[in-house]
Amino acid sequence: MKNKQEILDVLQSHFGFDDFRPGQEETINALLEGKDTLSILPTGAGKSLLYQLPAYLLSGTILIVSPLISLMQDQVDRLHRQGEKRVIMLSGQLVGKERASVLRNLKSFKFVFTSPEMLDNQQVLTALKKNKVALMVIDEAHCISQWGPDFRPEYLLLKEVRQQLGSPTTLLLTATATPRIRQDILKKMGMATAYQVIKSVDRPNIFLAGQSVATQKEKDGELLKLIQKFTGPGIIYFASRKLASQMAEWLENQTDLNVAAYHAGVAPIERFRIQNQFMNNELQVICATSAFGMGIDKNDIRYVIHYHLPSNLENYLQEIGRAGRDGKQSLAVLLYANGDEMIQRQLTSVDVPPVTILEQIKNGKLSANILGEQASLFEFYLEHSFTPQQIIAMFERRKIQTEKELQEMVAYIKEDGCKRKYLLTYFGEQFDGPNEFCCDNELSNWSTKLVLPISQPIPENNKMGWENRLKALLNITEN
DNA sequence: CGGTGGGACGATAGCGTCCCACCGGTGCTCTATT
Repeated sequence: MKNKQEILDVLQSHFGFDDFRPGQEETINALLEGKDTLSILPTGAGKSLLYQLPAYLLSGTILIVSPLISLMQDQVDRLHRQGEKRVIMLSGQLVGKERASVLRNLKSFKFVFTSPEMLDNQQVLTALKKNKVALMVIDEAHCISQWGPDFRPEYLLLKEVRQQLGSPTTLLLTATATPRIRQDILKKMGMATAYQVIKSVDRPNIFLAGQSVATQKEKDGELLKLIQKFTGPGIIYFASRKLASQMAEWLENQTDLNVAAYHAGVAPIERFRIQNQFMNNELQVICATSAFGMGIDKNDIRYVIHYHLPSNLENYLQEIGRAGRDGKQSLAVLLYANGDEMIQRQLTSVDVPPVTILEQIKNGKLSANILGEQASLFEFYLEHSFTPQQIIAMFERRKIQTEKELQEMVAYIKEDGCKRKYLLTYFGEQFDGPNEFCCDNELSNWSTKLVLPISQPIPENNKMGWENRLKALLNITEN
């Protein structure tokens, strides 16, 4: 048990802060008492401190599970800049002798960053087991619930991994989670009794607006008007790569702004360049798919416009939450044409095979290939001792849930009352009542009345350091 | 699924209507082949 002064000393000596931000102290105290903790703090609340500070008060390794290599790289760089050298990223980039050497000498690292996929590797797990894991951290923990079942199944193995590591004190971190998602995360981690630190997901400086249009052409016109008035920096989200690219080109031609597209089909080196130019205010607008966002630490994004609706309100809140981290007036606009939800329905649909087919695949009587695109996913679950019945049940439940979430997303657009109230109610919160710059229900004709601050050019010496990130990127592209 | 955009077609000189193909995201890691 650490006393308060000891904790404040570390805060001052390692991080240079005198006070905690909301939710930080409570989380850190819980962890130091050995309580498994779920912390839901809004973006910009200083989540990395939650595990970095206890690191200096606990003996043993801090194991951080992160969904993206770029996120890990950011954290590694940040720790290096803080003067902490005992940091390693265990990813696919680390191979051969180098990997073997790191795994042999894991003890010499205080912070070990890794992906869920890596933890499914027996060598890695064995090496970790030989060390004391003082704290296990799952960053972006909503991925357990959202990416696990249908996209990155290794997320569902983390429960087992944790047990194999001797059930170390565990911290689950995210910015957005409804009560239902919280329950789901805790269940999938086997941590039903975890201590919970939950702060409001509300971001009062983000004005919430919706705009219904009859046709795509009309939507394009509205979009153009918006970005001409609110010059950015801003993000426009699309549900398709192709449209993101096309609209980026169109907007670039129609305006004086610098616009680029960002999605998984863009070459890694280009993605990297675009992100840096956006960070440095050399690009004002990014036309993106959901690939853009996690780990974007830019505080003066003035608006987030959705050309298409996302698959649910959690994703919506995540995406609009990238606006206005500096606390200044910002804007979220959702454009909607009848039938837009069809795209999402198609994107999220999974064909669930009959139990008998799965049983035959399990017994080796049938090749998983007959399941088409989803083959490897079902194969994964079968190979990891999920029974066909469990798998079917999981996917059926998921299907119903996905459709329900989409309906709630559509209901948000069609909501006649206060949008913020609807959103916060969805996240299980009370709402005290709107202010003037709350949402389009409280401020009619908002697009003429709303004024957003003008972003200043980034001074040359403040531009983001990117050398390490480029190095990491070249490692990826070299193989 | 259902909207959209392009092309064909028809009846008639500048356009309406119908049909049909097309669309559609998120990332990790390992492995085999050039």
